[in-house]
Amino acid sequence: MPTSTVENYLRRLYLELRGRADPLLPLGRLARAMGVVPGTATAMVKALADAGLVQYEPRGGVGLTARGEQLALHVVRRHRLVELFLVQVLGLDWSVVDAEAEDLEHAVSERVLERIDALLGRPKVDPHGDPIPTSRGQIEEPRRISLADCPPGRSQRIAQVLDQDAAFLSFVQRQGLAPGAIVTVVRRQNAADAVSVRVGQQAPVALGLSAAAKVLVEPASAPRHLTSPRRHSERRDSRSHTLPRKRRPFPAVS
Amino acid sequence: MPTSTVENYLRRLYLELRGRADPLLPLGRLARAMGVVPGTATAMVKALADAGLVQYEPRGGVGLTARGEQLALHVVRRHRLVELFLVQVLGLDWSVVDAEAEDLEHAVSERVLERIDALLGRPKVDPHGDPIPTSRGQIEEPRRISLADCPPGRSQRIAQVLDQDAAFLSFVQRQGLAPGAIVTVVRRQNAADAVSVRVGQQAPVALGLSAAAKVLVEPASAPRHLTSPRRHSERRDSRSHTLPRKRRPFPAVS
DNA sequence: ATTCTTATTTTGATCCATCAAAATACAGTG
DNA sequence: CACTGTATTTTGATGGATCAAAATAAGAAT
Ligand SMILES: [Mn+2]
Ligand SMILES: [Mn+2]
Ligand SMILES: [Mn+2]
Ligand SMILES: [Mn+2]
Repeated sequence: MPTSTVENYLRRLYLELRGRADPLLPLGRLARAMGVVPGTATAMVKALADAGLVQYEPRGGVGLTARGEQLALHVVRRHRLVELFLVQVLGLDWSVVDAEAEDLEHAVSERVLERIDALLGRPKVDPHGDPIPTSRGQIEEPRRISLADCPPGRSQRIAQVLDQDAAFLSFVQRQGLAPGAIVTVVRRQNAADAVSVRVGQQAPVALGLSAAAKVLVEPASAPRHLTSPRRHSERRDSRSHTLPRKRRPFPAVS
Repeated sequence: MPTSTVENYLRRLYLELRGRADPLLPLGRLARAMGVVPGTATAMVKALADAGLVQYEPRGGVGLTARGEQLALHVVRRHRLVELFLVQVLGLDWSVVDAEAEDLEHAVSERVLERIDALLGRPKVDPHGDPIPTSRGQIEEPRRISLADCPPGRSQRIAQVLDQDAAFLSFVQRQGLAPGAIVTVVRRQNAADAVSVRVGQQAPVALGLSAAAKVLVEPASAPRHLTSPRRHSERRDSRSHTLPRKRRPFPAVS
């Protein structure tokens, strides 16, 4: 019974609150993230506060209550399972699935979600390496370091990409930096605000620090199955911008 | 940019207009079909008329314009492709997919729809045997006779079931009368307002005329591929209420 | 032709989500 | 401390979708 607007605000709030110290988000931030004028966010947040979903500190900011966070996590679960489904079953590119899931996340029922989850084999992470909350609303966000502050020389596996922007994701994929890829930071050039990353045998790629900060890694020795989807794990030939599918669910002509 | 309410009204209108002589539907009928009070339907229909999607005869009824019908057919296409997808890929029961598709039909993009269509092999009919409009909004509704006015003795194939009610569909399926099944009308008992239908070796099933009228058939000699989905074509063992899937898209644990 | 009955339309409200623009609080800065 | 710039909240309005209840049109019945 929560409207899809409510679901959107809660999910966004959850996302914006991740990765900042303060548990209160300034309303201006929320408004910009939601693409509405500030007054709209204020009105909405008041309504959410009345519904017991957020805690609202006028002039201070907004945070999630326990109930609000639960709801948010269920929406996040739907969003991420749908994303993975779109990539893995329908073969969409990972750069577009966030946008597609924005609507679908409000339309998939519990029943359909359960089937999707089963079909995908109860996955733990979405195509971007983001963890998928359980059906009871639990999530563990592993805290990882990014390519921006990762020690040079050691072999790392890309685990997670924090930006859903299509252009950025396409770029990341073209450079072979999708989750599962094994890379090594060659060196940091603080003066240039950049890092050099080597992936496979190619010449190193230069990444600005702000871009590098959005690509999270883990030691290449860490267990793989818990973290990144298999699909991303091997390097591709590949200037195709569609991720390769191992097998189609069934032949195109059946 | 049509809102999902507009899409719902147009699809419903299309559905209600099928199978009646008059091309104008009384607003009361539309209101009841939409589950709103009559005044709401009047207001909405006026808005649709202003948008050039329907033709409104005050006190006479409402019909679709060419543009309105085009839009309706695209919604119907989404609805039916989604239904088939839910049955065939996610393994949902055909008795629930209409309700599920009610929301999803507004959330699937052109892109996703195209993938679904391809994955299903450009199907011609949905799980209920209803024809799926093409992506350019064309549909051919074969006019068929029902079990209610079907000559006794001849072998018939079930092609289409006109009622989306879950209880009715479950019943139909339990009796082995799903699309694809081969049946014979044993006799009509006009006094009892009923027909007896034999399916396979079992004892004949009695169907009231109003129920029988909702089950459309075609001569068992007619080409099968154009009409009914393969899945329904063979009899099942089967007290499972989930339709069997030939193969899962991929193993549950992959 | 008058009256009754029923379908339809009108009218007046409400709820949700949004915007534009005016008002206000706050955090510095001079 | 008064001043100014920015973030936030208020206020007033709008569009979409709905309902309840009153008004009205048409058809059927007397
Ligand atoms: Mn959304
Ligand atoms: Mn994601
Ligand atoms: Mn719908
Ligand atoms: Mn159907």
